[in-house]
Amino acid sequence: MPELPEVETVRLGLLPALAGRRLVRLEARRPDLRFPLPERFAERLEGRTILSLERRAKYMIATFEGGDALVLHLGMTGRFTIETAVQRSAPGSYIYAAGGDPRHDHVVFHMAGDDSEGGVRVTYNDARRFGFMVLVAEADLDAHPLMAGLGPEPLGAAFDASHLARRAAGKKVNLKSLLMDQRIVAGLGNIYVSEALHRAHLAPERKASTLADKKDLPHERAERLVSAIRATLADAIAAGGSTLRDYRHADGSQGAFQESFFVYDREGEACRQPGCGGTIRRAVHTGRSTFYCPRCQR
DNA sequence: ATGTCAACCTGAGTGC
DNA sequence: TGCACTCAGGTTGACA
Repeated sequence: MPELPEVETVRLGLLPALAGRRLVRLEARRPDLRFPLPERFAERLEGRTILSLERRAKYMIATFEGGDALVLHLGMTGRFTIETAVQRSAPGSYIYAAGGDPRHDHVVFHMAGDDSEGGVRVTYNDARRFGFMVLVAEADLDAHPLMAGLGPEPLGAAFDASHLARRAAGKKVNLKSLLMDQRIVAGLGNIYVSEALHRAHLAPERKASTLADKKDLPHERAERLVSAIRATLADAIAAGGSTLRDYRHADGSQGAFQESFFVYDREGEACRQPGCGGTIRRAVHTGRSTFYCPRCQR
């Protein structure tokens, strides 16, 4: 499900419920998600305060007092919902439906509240269980296999046309595959790769090597692509991400960026590029759908 | 090194 | 209603 904009939206929603609060009780209702949950999961974290909740690529990282980092990945269907004590005592004020089928509520974080009675319950629900949680010593985080190979943040300063051209030079893969590779740039997925390529007017089948000139210097196409990726992600974050099928924010609300898709899931519809007049097509690369306009993407 | 495919798991949608 | 089939926002590991 979630690509960078959705993870960022979820993170912002969870921030007030988790950061600065003490984890009173941790309920793991099954032993595993995609991977086994951490050993002695509850025992190790209960009673400790979460100092911060950050994002790297599509991961959220909760840092606990004392130096442990809980790395969270939402997989395809992972989502969090938040309930406060007030909402619990006033049935109907909380939209539980947003959390999905309660059979898939796998992990519950019971957070201390601002008053003696208060408290916040943060529930992780994941029907397909492609998500996971890994506990790492904070000092080892950057070297952890999940983090070590990641490319730069697409919205950060390290991601620019020179970087992209250098990593693309000589590569035979197409642009779709290049951008899906988290080692090149971290956080894009199937939706935003299609959208960014369209915004850059670059065809998904174009060879990655054409982003670089000889001497591996960035071609103008690389500049265009970097700008398009940044703009697409920034717009998506501003819109609260995309809501497809059942993805929701932590507060149960929906994102709006799907209204702004230029190509994703629009096969057969008209290209929205002003003056283009093309028709959106769907192709399959490595088992995943790619949407593009054969007219204005070259 | 590159590229394809299957696997992980469940639910939603479609067509008969 | 039921059944069979396809597809889904991600990642990894096995192959050719």
